[in-house]
Parts: sequence; C-alpha cells; structure tokens
Amino acid sequence: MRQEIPTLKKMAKLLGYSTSTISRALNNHPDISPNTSSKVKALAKKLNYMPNIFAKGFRTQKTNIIGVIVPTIITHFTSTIIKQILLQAEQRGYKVIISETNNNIEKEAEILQTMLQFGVDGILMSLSKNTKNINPILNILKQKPLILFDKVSNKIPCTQIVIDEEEAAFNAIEHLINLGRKKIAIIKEFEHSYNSEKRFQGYLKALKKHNIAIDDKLIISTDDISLEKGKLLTNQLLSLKEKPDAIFSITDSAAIGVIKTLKKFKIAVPQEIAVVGFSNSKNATIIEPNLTTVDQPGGRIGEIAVKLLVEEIESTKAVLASKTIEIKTNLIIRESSLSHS
Amino acid sequence: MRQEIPTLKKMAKLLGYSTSTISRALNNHPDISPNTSSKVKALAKKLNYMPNIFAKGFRTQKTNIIGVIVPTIITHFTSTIIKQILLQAEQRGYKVIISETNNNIEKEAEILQTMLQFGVDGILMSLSKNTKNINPILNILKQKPLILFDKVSNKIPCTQIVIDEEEAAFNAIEHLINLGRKKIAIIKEFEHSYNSEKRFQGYLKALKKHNIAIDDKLIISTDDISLEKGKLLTNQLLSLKEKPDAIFSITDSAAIGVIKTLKKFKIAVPQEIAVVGFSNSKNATIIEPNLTTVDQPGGRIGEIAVKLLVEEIESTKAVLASKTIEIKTNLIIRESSLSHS
DNA sequence: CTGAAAGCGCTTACAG
DNA sequence: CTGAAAGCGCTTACAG
Repeated sequence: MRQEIPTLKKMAKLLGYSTSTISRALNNHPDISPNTSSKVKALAKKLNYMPNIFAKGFRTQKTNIIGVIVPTIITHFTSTIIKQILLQAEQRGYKVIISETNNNIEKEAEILQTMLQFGVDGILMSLSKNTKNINPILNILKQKPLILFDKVSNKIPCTQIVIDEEEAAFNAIEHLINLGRKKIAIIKEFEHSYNSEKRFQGYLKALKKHNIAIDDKLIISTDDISLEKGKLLTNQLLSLKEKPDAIFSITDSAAIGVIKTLKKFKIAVPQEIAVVGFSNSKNATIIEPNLTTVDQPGGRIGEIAVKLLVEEIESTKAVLASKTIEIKTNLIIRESSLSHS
Repeated sequence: MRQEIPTLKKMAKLLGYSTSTISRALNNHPDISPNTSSKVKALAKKLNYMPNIFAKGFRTQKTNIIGVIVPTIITHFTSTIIKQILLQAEQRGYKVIISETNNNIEKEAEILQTMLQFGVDGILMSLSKNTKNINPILNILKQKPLILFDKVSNKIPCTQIVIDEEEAAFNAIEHLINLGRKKIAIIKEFEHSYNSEKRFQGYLKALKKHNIAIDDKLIISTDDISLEKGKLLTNQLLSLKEKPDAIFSITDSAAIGVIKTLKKFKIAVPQEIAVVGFSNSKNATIIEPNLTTVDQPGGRIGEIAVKLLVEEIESTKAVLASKTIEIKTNLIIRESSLSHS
C-alpha cells in the first residue's frame, strides 16, 4: 500500500520537460522562464513533492544534518541547550542527530567517526570530562565545521561558546562578601574541568580583590560533584575548627546537598551559613530556603551555536576565523543568601 | 586539507579487483573466496574505510536513522527515555534524529513529513496533547514502521508502549486508603489526555473498591498541570467546607506545588493532608517532606521502543501484529504519605 | 531558455 | 568465484 512518491523524473514526464528543467525550476535557477517555473512549482505543490534528501545529499555532499555530541542529555541545562538547538536548526532547514558520550573518551572518538559517516554537515560538541587526546577532534576539524560549547578546550582551534564562568563566580563571591561573609568555602571539581577551573579562578579573584586571605581548608575538590557529595563534603566543612560562614558550590545539585545537611544540623541558612549554587536548575526553587544561584542561559548558547555553525557550513570560505563567545550570566539572589533577618 | 576518503572504487584499484568484489567481500557475501575477503578486509581496516551511508541508503532505501518525535525533551522523564533510545539505537547501528512538537499539532504533521524526507527507517513518537487529526500519522504508517510511546492513542493501529497508568494510580490511591484517608482529592488534566484519563480511572476504581463515595468537589481538572497550578488549586481545595485529607496529583510538579502551599498554611504533611505525586522526578526528593510518587521506568520504555521498532524495520514481513505493551510501575513511598507520627 | 549526459558511492541481478 | 553494467534521484557543466 506504499504511496507513489513523486520524483523529478515523474514530474518531468507529466509536464513534458526534462528532469534538468524540473530540478532547475524548483531550485530557482535564473535561466528558467517564469512560465515554466510556475507550472513546475504548481505541480510540485499538488503532488506534495519533497526532494529525496539522500539523493540530494549524495550528489551535493550536503545533508542538512547537524551532529550534536554531549556528555549526557539528562541535565536540565543540557536539555535546555538542545531544545534551542533543535528549534534553531529546524528554522534553518537542518535536522539534528544527537549522541551522548557519557564522558567515555573512547566512545567520544567513535561517535565523531560515525557522525562523519552519517554525513553531517557540521558538529556541535561539548567535551567529555577527561578528553585529553584531542587528535580525533582535530581530524574532524580538517573535514567539517565543528563548534565547541560549554565544555570546551582552548587547545582546539575552533569557535567556542561558553558562559562567563570566571566573572559569574566572581560576582557570586563578591555578593557573599558584600553580605559580610569572610570565611567562604568553595566546592569544586578536580582539575581537568574547564568550567570548574574558571569558576575557581573567579573565586580567587574576588577574595583577592577584597583582601581576604585564601584558606586552603575551605577549598574542597571532588571528582563527582553530586547532591550526595554535597552532603558529605558539608560534614567535612562542619568539622573544621573555623567553620565557614558561606559555601559556594559550583553546581546546584551539590549546593542542595549542602543545604540539606545544614538543615539536618539545624544550622540556619543563610544566617549562620549562606549558600550559593551554580546553574539555576529547577531544583533551586524547590529546596527551602530557595537557592541563590547563577543563571546559565542555555537557550542562548544553543541559539548562538547553531547560528555560527550554519554560517560556517554555508560559508564559501574554507575556514572562518574562529572566536570565543562568552555569554553573560546573572546571579539570581534568593533566600539562601539574603542579608535580612 | 581535506583527507582522502577511501571508497570501494579506490580500494578496488589498489587491490586489482572490481568494486563489486570489494562490496561483496565487505558485506560477507558467501560467494567471495576467504582469501579475497581477508585481503579486502585488511585493506579496509588499514584505510579506516567506512561506507558512505548516503550512497548506501540511497541505493538500498535504508538509512539506519530512527526519527524520534516528542512534545518536549526538557522533562526528566522524557530525557530519560531518550537517553535509553540513543543507547539502544547506537548498539544496533542506528542514529537518532529528534524533533520536538511543543504540543503544536500543525508542527507535528510537518515534522512527520520531514522525517520521511530525511529518510528515517522508522519513527518513535509520543503524541502532542491535542492530536485529534490522526490522518498524517496514518499516512506515515502506510510507508514506515511507527511506534507510539507514553502519549499514545488506541485509534492508531500500531504498537504502543505505555506504563500501567490505571494500575499505578489505583495503587497510589489504595495506599492512601490504607492509611485511613477517606477524602482523597485528585488533581488531573482536562480530557484529551490519555495519561490523565487513565490515572483518573485508577482513582475511581480504587475508591469504588473500598466503597468510598465519589465527591465531585475533590476532583479538580486543569489544562496546564504545573507547579504553579498545583499551588493555586490547593488554595481552592483548602477553601472547601470539607477539606481533603489526602491529595493525589497526576504529576510531581503539581504535587510539589501542593506541598509548598500546605506548608505555607502550616498544614502538616502527611499528618493532616497526605500528598502523592506521579513520575518520581528528581524534585521528589528535594522537596521536604520527600514526595511519595509513582516511579515511571523511562529507561525501560526507551529500551523496548527501540527493540520493537528495529524488529519491525528489519522484519521481512510487511506488517507485524501491533500490540500494546504495558510496563509496570512502582509506588515509591516517602515522607509525604507515611503513616507514622 | 532547455536538454542530454555524466556522475556522486554503493548494491545487485545477470552473465560467465 | 569474479566482473561489467545498470540504477537509486538528484545536480550541473556542457552544448545548443
């Protein structure tokens, strides 16, 4: 019961033209007479003709497919980015193939290959946590446009889209300092994390500006910055002789673990210890007190990523100048760091 | 600086065979001699040969691409399903194209068309909220395998994968009844929602089984079942002369709104009013008291969906018998409906 | 302004 | 066991 799918050839026969003419009419080739063109277009419309993307892609080496590679889609931030990528890509006539690396670097290299094999026109990528060998990526870059977002690396010579990690953290810490806090702890990831490192720099910078001495005991690193780890590390911080009066976590989920543990020990938030997170996830307004956090505009990232990638794809120049785009964030101040009461 | 991409032709020239032989060797055609076959495979490996999917798909009308259509990817439940779809598809050698309808029915029909145009081998779909005109879907069904999941419709003759909506709600309500609750309110969606309707049936069934009279004032319908609406509707329920002693919300987010409002009015949860949600979202363990809720195994749905779709795609039979698969859920009992104290 | 022909990389009936 | 040839649906230099 398969439907008759219209092709150029069939329409050519119907109208008594050659397939070349039909093709050209549909592609608005300037040579075609207006009369012919309108006849062809009318028929195409009537038959609901849609070009076979595969034949077209096969012929022109263009598929209108964008590959998206992320560690995992399951976080609110990433799915917000992807939502906007889908929307923007669609508006430009592109479809999106998505793959998750789950922070597995062998898989990452493999995915890069299959993306190529599936003929993507370009790739939008957020790096795995431990991507050290960047050769596979450099190889891709020789063949197709590739743009990094969120988890990036300045070792890869391509356009990168990030938020103002350092400034965001700086603002968060300065906010705490302005509340009179002086013993500000930070919960961050171990090295190898671009985002964590930048946020840590912002932390250091703010303390320095306000002449607050760095206290190593208040700097906590972990490899898996989750809600559970947030709880555990809070215990550790509370066992210090000099307890912190504020805790900055570089993720919301760990910050929520912090608040839960503080509540468990009946430590008043924010009066005794203020808490600030990072991401403005949905959870930030579910936990009580509501969490002060940095809003990351995932939508903007997705939007700009697609825009720039499509520009690169459709550019006639071999390689456009690569640039790093920094998107501004906002500190959302909520109960967990209010000054009153 | 484009790299030389190996093709059958180039390898044929290198080895002194015809492209036909190369092709057959790589595809394990039985006619080819072991000797030839191993020589070809060795070269292919050395050159890192990967078939051009477009040429192949173009020739064989098979692309190894699966289309996934959902209302929105941004919920935890949907992204969990998609995560598993990606994983399972990949293991079977398929790539996944994702599109969001945002519950826009015109867009839904359009997406269906472009999916076809992009040559997907089959489609996995969760319906928009208001899909009434199912003709576009029936049309697709004539051409390609299509499986519905989560938001389904029994008017569409295809395989459907759902959770045991009715039983899940029944169990939730029976749990409340076993706690001694008799005035159990439900917050549900207006008609046209398959899931909501089924859950409502489970609610009715449980009350009936336990001889509890249906009280219309405790049955609340809304069109947009969000956290904010949960708050608003709780106000409405609290203004009743006969207040409920339990509230069942068919989504976690509304249930969280319920709890927040109850806390605002210093109504003890669960002592005065117990609360049960549906989804087991991350938020359910962030809100305090932690929310009792129905765990929906999104991963299982994704897994089974891919498995069945690929079976249909690779089946030689024109049409496999379509079936409805119901996946069992679990009620996760937490503080918001505990009996103690 | 239009058409005939080649070719993108692959598979597969046909022939030997 | 292997090869020559056709063809999937499209675009595009070449010719007129």
